[in-house]
This record gives sequence, C-alpha cells and structure tokens, in this order.
Amino acid sequence: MKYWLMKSEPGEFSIDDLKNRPGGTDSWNGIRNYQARNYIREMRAGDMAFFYHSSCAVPGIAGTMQILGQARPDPTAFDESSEYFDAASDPGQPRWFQVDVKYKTRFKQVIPLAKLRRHAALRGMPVLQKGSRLSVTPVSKRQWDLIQKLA
DNA sequence: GCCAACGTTGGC
DNA sequence: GCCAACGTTGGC
Repeated sequence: MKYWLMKSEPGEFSIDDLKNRPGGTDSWNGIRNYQARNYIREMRAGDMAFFYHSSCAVPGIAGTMQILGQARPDPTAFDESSEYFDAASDPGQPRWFQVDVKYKTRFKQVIPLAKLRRHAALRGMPVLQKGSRLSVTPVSKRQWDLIQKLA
C-alpha cells in the first residue's frame, strides 16, 4: 500500500466538493502531465492520498482520501466539449488516465505549506521543492504518519 | 537532437 | 499581479 499527495485548486474542486459527491467518491481526471500520469498508473485500490489545496489563500493539505481502484482512461481527453480535451490522444491508445477516489477525512484546519516547511523530516517532499508543479507525487509512510500527527 | 519561445503552474 | 520554474512545441 502506497501514499500519495494530489493537488487541486479549491476554486475548481475542493475537498468539500469531493465530500459532497454521492458516496464521497469521484474520478480524479484532467491530469495532463506525463510524470503525474505515470504516478496515477502506479496507484492501487487501498492506497491513501492527501488532498492538497493549491493556488489559494492558504495552500496546504486539507485532508485525506482513498484510492478505489487502478487507473483507467480519462474520458475527458476525448470529449471535445471538455476543457481537458486532447485532440492528439488516440482513443485506441489512451494517453491520459484517471483514478476513482473516496473522501476520508477533512482536517479541522488546512495544514499550511508554511507549516510543512518547518519540519526537517518533510524536506524531501516534492511539494516543498521550489518550483515544483507536479500535481501527483508519492509520500513516504514516515511523512504520511508525521503529517497525520500535525493534523 | 538542440534550444528558443511560449504557455502554465503556483507561491508569494 | 508578479515572476520563477517547469513542460511542451516546433524550427532548424
């Protein structure tokens, strides 16, 4: 079982939006970066992920969710009306993938990026690296446990 | 294959 | 709103 961190702009899709979906579940789609795509494809049912709020007043980790199954082709890549449409993606050989996720917990307060930075044990996290834009990144068990304690 | 130009991300 | 960092595109 692995741990992950997944970014979303709360103005687009927040942890409360996920919580309010039927069953607290939704498909995490729209990933259009190869490295993030590759991580998505490593995911397995039962993996856990942090829900990270980016590009907002207080960027940071807002809560947790569970990965429900393995990645499958992202249908928005073939939907011309979608903002995520990719004309270069061949339906016969899908380029982009999504995973189904389920809301688990919402922290009382978002753990701000600034607070995460103060912990030496978290220094290796990609989300803390300057200029890091990767929207899906692995988290070690040690990092996961520490962040749970901070929450 | 190189690399400049461009578009996007995302913290501040 | 600014701008640094990064990924992608496309001419050569």
